[in-house]
Parts: sequence; C-alpha cells; structure tokens
Amino acid sequence: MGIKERKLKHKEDLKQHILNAAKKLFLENGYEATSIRKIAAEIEFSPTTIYLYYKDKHEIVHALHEEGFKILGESFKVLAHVEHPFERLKAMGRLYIQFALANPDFYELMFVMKEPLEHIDEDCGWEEGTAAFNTLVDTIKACQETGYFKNFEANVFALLVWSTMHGLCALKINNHLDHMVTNKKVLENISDGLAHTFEAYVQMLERLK
Amino acid sequence: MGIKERKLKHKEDLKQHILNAAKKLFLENGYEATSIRKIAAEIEFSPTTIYLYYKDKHEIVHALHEEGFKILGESFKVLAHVEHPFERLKAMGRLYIQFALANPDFYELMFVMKEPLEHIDEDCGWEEGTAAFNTLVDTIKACQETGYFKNFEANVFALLVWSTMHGLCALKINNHLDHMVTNKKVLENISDGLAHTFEAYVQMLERLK
DNA sequence: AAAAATAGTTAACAGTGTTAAGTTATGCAA
DNA sequence: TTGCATAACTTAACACTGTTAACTATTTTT
Repeated sequence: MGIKERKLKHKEDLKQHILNAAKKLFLENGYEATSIRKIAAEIEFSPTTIYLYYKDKHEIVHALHEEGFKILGESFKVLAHVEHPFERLKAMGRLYIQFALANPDFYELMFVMKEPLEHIDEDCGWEEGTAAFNTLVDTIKACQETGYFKNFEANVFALLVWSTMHGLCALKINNHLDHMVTNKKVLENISDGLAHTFEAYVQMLERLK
Repeated sequence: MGIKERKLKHKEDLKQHILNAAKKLFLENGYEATSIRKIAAEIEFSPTTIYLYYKDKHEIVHALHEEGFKILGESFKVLAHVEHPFERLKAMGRLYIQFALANPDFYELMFVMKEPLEHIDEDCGWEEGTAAFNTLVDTIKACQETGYFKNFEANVFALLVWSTMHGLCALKINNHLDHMVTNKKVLENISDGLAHTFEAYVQMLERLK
C-alpha cells in the first residue's frame, strides 16, 4: 500500500508524473502552496527524487508555464474560423480575458511572475510568449489591410493592445480593482466584470478606422 | 559597539526606524531579500522585537507600499502646473512610466503584488490607489470638456488608460518584453525604451478627439 | 520596598529550496 | 552464477523563512 506500484518504466514517465502532480497542486491550492516537498508527497517519492528529473524549482514552474500556453493556444484555435480580422481581434481579446479569469494562477505564471523566465535557458528568449504575440501582430496587420489603425507600426500597436488587455487582467486578478470599490457608485460596474470595460475598448478601437 | 545607543525614546521612533531599515534593504536588494530577520539584523534588534511594532510582515510591506505612493504622489505634484488637460494627461503618463522604471520594486509592491492588500484592514479598500485613480478620472473628465474622448464614460475610459500604462510597465519590469527580443528586428525598438511605445499611445489617444 | 507594566530576548515550531552522502536495486560482463 | 558498476532513490542535513510562547531584565507605579 504505502509503497505503491512505482514501476513507471521510463524516466520520461516519472518526469511527466511529477509535472502532473505539480499541476494538480497548483490548480487546487495555487502557487504558494505548491512546494517541492508537497509535490513529492503527492507522488509518494522523496523530495530529492524530484531533483533527478528537474534541475530546480524554476524548471518545474517553467514547465507549468508551458502547460498554460498550451491551454491558451488550444482556446485560440477557434480564431482560425473567424474571417474578418477585426472580429478576430475582438474574439482574441475575449478569449484572452476568459482565459485569465478562468485560470488566474496560470495567467500569473505566464505573464506576471518572472520566476519562470529567469535562470532558464540563458537569454534564449521567451518562445511561447513571442509566438502568441506574433499571432496578435499578424491579426493587427490584417486589420490594417482592411482600413483599421492606419499610420501605426503594427508591432508597436500590437504591444499597446496587449498591454491594455494584460493591464486589465493583471489588475483584476491581483484584486487591485476589487480593492478600489470603496467609492461604491464610481467603480461598481467596472470591476463587476471586465466585459463592460472590454466593450468600451472595442468601441475605442473601432474609432481608429 | 554591539549594543548601540538604542535610546529611541518613543515607540513611534523605533517603528519608523524599523520601516527605514526595511526600506533600505528593500531598495538595495529587492523584495526577496527583505526578511524580518534581516531587518532585525539591520537595526540590531532581535527579530521578535519587530512583532512588537508590526503585526506581521504584511503590515510592513503595506507600510512600504504607502511609502511608494508618497514618492509617486510627490512626482505628480508638478501636474498642478500643467494647464491643458490633455497635456496634463500626457505628463501624467510620462511620470508614471518614469516612476515605474526608476522604482521597479516599489512599483511591484504598489500595483503588482497582492500581499500588501490582503489581510490588511479587511475590505477597507485601497485608499492610496483609489486616490491616484481619482486624479486620473478628473483629468480624463477635464479632457472630455475640451473635446476629447467623447461618448465614453470617464471611469471606464480612465481604467482603460491606466490598464494600458500598467500593462506596459508591468510587462517591462517583469522582463517579459526583454525576453521577447529574440526576433531582433521586430521588437528591437519596443523594449528599448517605453518612450517610443508611449508616444504611439499618445498619438492614438489624440485621434479620439 | 513591593507590585505591575514595559521592552526586549532566547528558543522553538513548522515550513521552504537544495545538496552531500549513503543505500538499495538493477542490468550486464566475466 | 557470480561480481560489479551504474542507476534510482532515500536519509540527513544546511541555511534559510515567518511566527509564537515563554522568559528576563528594566522601568514605572503604588
């Protein structure tokens, strides 16, 4: 009983097993409560065993961060079926917010925390993020071809759009919006859902035709 | 020598003394390296003494977070001398970025981390943040009176502006922009300085007249 | 002078990431 | 089959973290 069937034949299996346990704890209890020791307990191995498969905690959290991008990428797949560029951009924004609200811990790992990116493959770049950003740039460019955002450099404009979305999501997730709702009437509708604010943003972008 | 002149007559003095030590360590070595024990060592007191003046670490980091708002508020004072609302809005943005880049650790404490806001005065609200946001709202309203941002609810629009600025600063500070500069030509100018991107944003806002 | 309140300390608990050294089991050559 | 090297895993420890209970020494009040 205590010592379970740990006949995971290949190394890769256990490596994945560790990651799954980490993911489970991460989703259930958040980042804070996901320690090496708890991951070890979850898979019924000694804490040090984990270091045979992952260099350090950074590497685990980086792997989780990649998992997050898989989830986001998966939800972005539907965008291929949205013909009109601006509609695609809007849908992208909605999916982004949706992802952030549904997976706040993953969002933090992917876009807020610096831990996953530091000490991991020296200045090798941030592939996942760059890829996601490039699809945004492409969409912006497509929008420009239909008359939107004229006279803007696509990359810079994409960064602005992303920043707005990220700022919105980050402030919401870190409770900075909710903590501001003392002025009851003033900000009530804002932090209710981001949907309302997002629609105003769309309206704003629409004026840039 | 070892036991220095610890004749800080009043309690408040030592409380401030602790905060100054915390601030020093915080500025020198960042948040990670600012532990209760190190603060205690800095002021040559026992770690537990700190708990006689601050309930827990949250309270200290909250006090630091307030210090940050004092610095930002100080730099915002010059805005009173900027007559034209839109010019004032632009100046505000520049000062915000300037503050974020000059005091990244404070910025993180004030707008990124949730630690300073949780477990501190239950749902009592975020006075500092709310106050700062209100001055933004006022400026937006003033802009609207001179023809800008018509048909937008001031609060919502202010949140959008803040989100963009925050997104930009947060991504920059957390190195998410720099880690994306693998596509050398594409993003070179972007993460160089935020100034360029900010100017594009101003240009964008100007079109909403 | 005795009692009470104040200020600060030591020692400990329970937790963290991480590493060096030791153990056990596995597979392979002689 | 025996002997041995290597891989897989564990135990014990280090140096930290925030935090608390219990203790001491000093000052103030009665």
